[in-house]
Amino acid sequence: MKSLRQVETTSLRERVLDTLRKAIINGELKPGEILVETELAAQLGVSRAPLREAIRILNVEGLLQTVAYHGTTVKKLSRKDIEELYSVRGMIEVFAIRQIIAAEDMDAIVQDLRDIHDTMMAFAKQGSMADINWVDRKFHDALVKHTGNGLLMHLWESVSLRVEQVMALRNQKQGDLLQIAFNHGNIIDAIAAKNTDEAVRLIREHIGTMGDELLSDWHDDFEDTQRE
Amino acid sequence: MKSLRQVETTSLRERVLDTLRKAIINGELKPGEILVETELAAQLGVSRAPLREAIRILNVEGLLQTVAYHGTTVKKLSRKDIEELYSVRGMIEVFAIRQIIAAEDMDAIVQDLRDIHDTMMAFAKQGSMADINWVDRKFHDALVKHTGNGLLMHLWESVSLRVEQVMALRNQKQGDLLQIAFNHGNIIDAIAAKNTDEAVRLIREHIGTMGDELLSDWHDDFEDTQRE
DNA sequence: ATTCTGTATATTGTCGACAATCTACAATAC
DNA sequence: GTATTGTAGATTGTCGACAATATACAGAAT
Repeated sequence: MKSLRQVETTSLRERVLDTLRKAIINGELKPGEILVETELAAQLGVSRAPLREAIRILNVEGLLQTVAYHGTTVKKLSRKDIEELYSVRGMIEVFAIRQIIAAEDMDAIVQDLRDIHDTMMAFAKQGSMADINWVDRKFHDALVKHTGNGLLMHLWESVSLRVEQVMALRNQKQGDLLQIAFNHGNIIDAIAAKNTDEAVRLIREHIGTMGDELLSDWHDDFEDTQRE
Repeated sequence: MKSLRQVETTSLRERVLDTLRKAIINGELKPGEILVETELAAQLGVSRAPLREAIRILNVEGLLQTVAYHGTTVKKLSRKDIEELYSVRGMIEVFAIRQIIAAEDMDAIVQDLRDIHDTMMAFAKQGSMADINWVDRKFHDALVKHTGNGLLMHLWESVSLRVEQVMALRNQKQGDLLQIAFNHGNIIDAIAAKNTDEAVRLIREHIGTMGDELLSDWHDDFEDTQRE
């Protein structure tokens, strides 16, 4: 039998979920923005039931914030949130690198990372920011994936989602296009040499730099002012 | 005005969520068990809407697994899942200890940990397993809380939930009641002495031991056999 | 004027009914 | 007998309507 592509049968909940998640990560839905269920459901062309289920999921993922009978808003991002985000991100990636260096099939992993890095260098020379960001994400995803730890990957998804959101919200000043790529190269080399300390130092520096840069030009529009 | 306790007004969703979560963690709902929405809703005395929202949340938390039009089951736990769990747990706690040692108010934190430890020693002498487990959890919670990192705490909740579940499912052989408590004492001492390497070594050993012990008498009833 | 009370409106929370889909098994064709 | 097709029952997915609650503002009491 000829194999045809399966017809699309994902539930409305899943489709709504994807739509909203993407919108939040894009920055299309901005932090603090209020989501009214009836409006949103009408706009998406679905009833409130699947929409609400999607909202509950985004709540756990930390992208939305709901207060009973008060409403749902896109979660605001304070400077502290960003610091925490990059701190946790560092923790996960350092852990991943340690695992990779200890792995038996390290060589194969390094090769995969190099392939990604090559792609990135190609994009870097062209200078397309969107593509660079995409490959950058692929690189960091790969680090985590190669641990083979499903639970870690699950946590990483939730974290990298927010990283992407933050990246989309900042003023995209693209000064150091190539710098990121070069960093990756050095990190791979340190891994290949099984130089744990150096690899950890480099990844910490790499992530720390990005976090600091992000914080430096963070304007307060997105801050979470509701503190008691 | 006299301050009275607020009347309970949590949503059905939240109450159902708590009920189910506790049942899963207790081991009352066993891995692999099938949850039928209509039955469960009737049993809990609510409609399917809030129940389904609770299920979606437990799905993201990794305690339930739902396949469209097929049903929801309590997530099974393979040996690999447990290994991953304890691996991630170690990552988080090592990170927390590093942060605590670097913290400015380290002394206050150490004092808090010592208080918890004292409580534990008291229980240990009486020999009540349930209480020991409770304080043990408090200790590890405290380690994470004292980082002051909200995102980390969020991830920790999801992880410690599963730890609790695994603990409840195993054959509760209570050989080394006091050993756990003594371990905590040593860890606190290493933190107080700002001896990072030693503290990290001890916590890794502590967690690793518990994980290994768990795996040693893990019977396959709870394994996830659905692999393709 | 100020404070309290009540009402109107908007929004979220919950419900029961219906639609879509899956599984199992019976019926049919060869 | 085997393979395909059709049907029945069970279960999840979705919908529209109603209930519960919060906010804002008008009106009354002091």
